[in-house]
Amino acid sequence: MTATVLTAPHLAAMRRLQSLSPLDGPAAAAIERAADRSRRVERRAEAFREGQDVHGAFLLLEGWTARIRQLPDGRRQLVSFGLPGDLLGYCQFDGARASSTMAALTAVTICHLPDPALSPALTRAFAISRALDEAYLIAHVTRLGRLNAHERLIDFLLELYERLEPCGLAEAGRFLIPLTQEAIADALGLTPVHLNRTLQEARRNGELTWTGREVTLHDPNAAAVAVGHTRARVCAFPAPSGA
Amino acid sequence: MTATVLTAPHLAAMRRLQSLSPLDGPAAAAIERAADRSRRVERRAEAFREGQDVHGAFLLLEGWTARIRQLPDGRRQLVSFGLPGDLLGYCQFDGARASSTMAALTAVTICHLPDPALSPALTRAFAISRALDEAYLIAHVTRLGRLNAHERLIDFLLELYERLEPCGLAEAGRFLIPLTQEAIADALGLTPVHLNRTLQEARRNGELTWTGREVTLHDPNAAAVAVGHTRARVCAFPAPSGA
DNA sequence: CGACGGTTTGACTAGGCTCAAAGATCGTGG
DNA sequence: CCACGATCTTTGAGCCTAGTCAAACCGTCG
Repeated sequence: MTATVLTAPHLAAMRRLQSLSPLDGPAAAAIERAADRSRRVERRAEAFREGQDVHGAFLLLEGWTARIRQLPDGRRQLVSFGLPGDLLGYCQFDGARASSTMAALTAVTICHLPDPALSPALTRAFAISRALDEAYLIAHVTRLGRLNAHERLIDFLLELYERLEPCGLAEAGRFLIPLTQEAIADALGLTPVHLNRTLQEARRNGELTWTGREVTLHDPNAAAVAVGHTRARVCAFPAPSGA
Repeated sequence: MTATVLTAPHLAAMRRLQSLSPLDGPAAAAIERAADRSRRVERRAEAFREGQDVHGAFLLLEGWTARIRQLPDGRRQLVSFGLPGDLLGYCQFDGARASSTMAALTAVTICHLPDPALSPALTRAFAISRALDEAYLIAHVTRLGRLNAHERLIDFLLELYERLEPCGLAEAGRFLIPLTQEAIADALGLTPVHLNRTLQEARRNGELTWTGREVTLHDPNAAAVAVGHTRARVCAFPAPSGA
């Protein structure tokens, strides 16, 4: 991996969309154009709040976001994650309101979503992206409903890995994870303490390495079998890489 | 309640769609026409299976369906429910594959989904319906991740109540629930045994009555406050009834 | 150095799970 | 109309996973 290459901030997003549906000239140009007028959002900022009107849709170019549900008594649930190339706030009707708060987990770069009508390839890529969002939600429901702490952790890391791969942000089971253990616990419906113990056990078992912000799953395929993880798949053709 | 009135099987669905976006003439006509060629699916049948191609979208006219995720070792998760007026398998791109199995929980009547292009009102109603589906998934994630057994149960029943109300299938906290305790347990990520105990406690507390297939939430508003439940809301205008 | 955000540890508790069996309920057919 | 089987609900006893509370540790940034 050539780590020091200067990459345009929208490259990962571009690669991800490309992997959903091959982008034709107009599609690629539209994204380039949109990315030129990108906006920076700092860590912990909220893009929009639950119940607020949604003002236009965005494309996430860099960084991680999360949908967060907060209960009256302070309990928190991270409902879903936005990774580079994901669509944020993409609603197809007027007067839409956010059903959860969207927060930046890291510093984030976003741009306005190009009009899908500009290219059939874009229309298709966006539709597939939405379907994937739903598939990830479904996977998360199953994770929280029926997996134990260890299974939740591994299944979750596998999902992140599989989502970062098409962006070029993960390779050989290794990727950067900018999440605190507390955030992961809030995503997995566990307490930070218990998540920490679960993590340590996974390390002791040799399933993964976790140094600073970098995770390595030593054998993603074996791990997937072990916890019954299946890769999200919403489309018959273009086969996801590695399928 | 006039219990013996003969109602057309698609009336509940019609009412629900109407509540999402006022239907104009062409929209209502299109639904009537589609409903004329309805199809019956018996209990326990599967409309489509995880990983299969999705062949067209359907409108659920009568009965309940569920998306079911089954783990290799037999654990089951009911991911979401389809109630009258809900859209099933509505994907907006070719080659879509189901990300979970859709099963009929009761005998079910469905019809093909009219082409949304027939009317802007239809387009809008379908888009809102999709957004609601997502909101229900988000609510379910939060339920499973951060609520305890009692809260899960009440929060879940409140959601069903609020969804059945616009169909005219619920009133004054009362509705028919065609689910076994096992199914509810599989939805709420609990064991049937524990769900049963939780239910009994709720009855003893006077929170609800459960006779045969009929549930009554004695005070939905109070219950909502008690468990921190908030009604799903994806659109600024037409205000949902009771808001 | 001290403060801060994050991770790790320990000791104890409790909510929910397991296994197993007994009771209800309901549809069906004799 | 009752008997039967299947399905669903209820109960009991013991266990275990994950939660709670509290404190120590660690790195890093000012």
